[in-house]
Amino acid sequence: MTLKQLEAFYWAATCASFATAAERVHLTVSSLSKRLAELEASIDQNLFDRRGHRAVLTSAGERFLPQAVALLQHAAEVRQLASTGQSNFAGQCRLGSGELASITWLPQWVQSLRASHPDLSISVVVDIGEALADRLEKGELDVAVIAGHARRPKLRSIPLAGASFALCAAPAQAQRVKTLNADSISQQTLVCLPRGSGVTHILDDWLDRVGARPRERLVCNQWGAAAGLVAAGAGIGLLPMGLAKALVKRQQLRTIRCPQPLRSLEYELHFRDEDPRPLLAELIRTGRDSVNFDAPGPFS
Amino acid sequence: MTLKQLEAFYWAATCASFATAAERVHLTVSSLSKRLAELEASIDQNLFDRRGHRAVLTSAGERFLPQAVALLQHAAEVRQLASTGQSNFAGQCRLGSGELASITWLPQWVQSLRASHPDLSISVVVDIGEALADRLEKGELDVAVIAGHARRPKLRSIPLAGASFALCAAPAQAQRVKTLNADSISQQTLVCLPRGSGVTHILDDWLDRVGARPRERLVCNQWGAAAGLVAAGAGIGLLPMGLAKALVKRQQLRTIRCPQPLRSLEYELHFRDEDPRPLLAELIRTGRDSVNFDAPGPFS
DNA sequence: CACTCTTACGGCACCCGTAAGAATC
DNA sequence: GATTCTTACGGGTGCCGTAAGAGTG
Repeated sequence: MTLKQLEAFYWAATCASFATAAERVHLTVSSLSKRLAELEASIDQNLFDRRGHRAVLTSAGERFLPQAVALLQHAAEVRQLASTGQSNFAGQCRLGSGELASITWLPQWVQSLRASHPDLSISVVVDIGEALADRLEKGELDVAVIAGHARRPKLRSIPLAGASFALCAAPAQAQRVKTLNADSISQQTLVCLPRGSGVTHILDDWLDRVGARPRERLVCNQWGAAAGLVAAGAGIGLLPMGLAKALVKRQQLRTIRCPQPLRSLEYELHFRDEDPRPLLAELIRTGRDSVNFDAPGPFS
Repeated sequence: MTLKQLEAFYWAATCASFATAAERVHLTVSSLSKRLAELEASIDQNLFDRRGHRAVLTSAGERFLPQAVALLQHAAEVRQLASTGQSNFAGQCRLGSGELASITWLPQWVQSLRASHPDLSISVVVDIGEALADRLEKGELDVAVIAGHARRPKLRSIPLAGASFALCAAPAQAQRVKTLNADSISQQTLVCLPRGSGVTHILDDWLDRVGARPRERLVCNQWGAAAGLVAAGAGIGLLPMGLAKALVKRQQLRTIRCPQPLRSLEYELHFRDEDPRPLLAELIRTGRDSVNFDAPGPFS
């Protein structure tokens, strides 16, 4: 039994396929397969049931997985405590992120990661929450910044921060709509993100509380474009605070006072349950340090 | 960092020399040296100070050792829990034993070990307690049956059982000495083991309590020979219970009643502190099951 | 037929052992 | 000089990747 075998087993057991797992341990599928077979031989147990189309954990494998994870974690601790210098992580690190994070604080996070871990090759995937969760589950991502708490059994999440939003409009329109209420809203177009997005939930929640229904919704799946639409006078938009402030400063937008405050959108860092790598701990730590959804971002 | 490297480190750190350690991990000194160097490189720390004539643990090494041991133990647990069958131990196992155990229950212990672990190659070293402790400390033995508790920092011990002894004499002499008291003893020769032996302590303790001093001591460093001397009429002897009973049955000896009972000699199983191998647990378990200092042994 | 995993096989790298060297007592 | 550990080097084993095979949906 080897630590490498256990590592291979962990990924093979938790990834969508051996192909994904092989990528994580920098092996071809064939070599991974053999390594797993060697592990099975060494403990004299079938960890995978290969009769079907895809390899699936046997009951022995299910029992073995948490043990393997614990041992790998222990090994990582020992390795980390032993080495004097702050662990310089190497290898690949795949971050997932919603668009909001990607245009506010994510770039700074990536930069700080690159600075403290020069040997770490980082890649970023920006997508909607569900897609990111899928990829996390499959083993294609290490962590992802997603609104809300993890719901899937294989994933966990910890709170990062809340993102706050402001209702804005182009200066010309803002003059006409001084304060927002059910009446004034009913005459307006609302620029917002697609259904299912966390921000849209917040907006709907707010509309319910106020008891308002907008005349029309203009859906746009990108913050930059949405901000552009609002600035172009397409309607009232709910924009991230940082973005809004930046555009207000440039006099491209004006914020609209709300009688009722908007809920903030709570983002969390999602990751694979039982990921034994110390890299995860480092990502959590630095992620918490870097998080700031109200950051001005590259558009300011 | 590899489990093999950690194993090598454990033995190198706790054995008298790399040569002894190399033997334990089935390597040449040169290969062991390289493996240790690789471990040091992987955690980027000098574990050994090689300036002197012999390699000695650095402070980093001292700190690392218990961590390595813990991880090895954890790995052993995982390995054991994973494999279905009762762990069939393989490799070498070196038992140390005092003479008394060696002629009473040790043979049966070895037999039961050989039966349950056919792939285990067992060797036995019979010597006095101090020598066995030396060899344990050096890493040349796995466990040793020694009277009394472990005192050296690198060793530990757990109680096994007490050995009881009987005062005996040849039938002709026994008739003359019906019960033993200070007076009768002063006219007798006592056949006993050398000074420093645990049995001799018990005998001296008993003599003190009775307030007696024998006329003469006949020292013999082997139980078989001592029993022979007593049977030949050399004097009164303090013999192990099993041996005494066997010879009494053959009418070669008679036991002598004692007004004061003799203390029993408490034997313990000694082993290296922090030995992470599951083999040790198995030795302790089976040792406790097999122990019986009053067993008749091969001479009966 | 696309996909997933295993087997066969050639090549390279790693690791072990022998032998010689360096340093200490 | 004896002992202990390290370095140099040849040889064999093990492991990885490519390619082909087996089985499933």
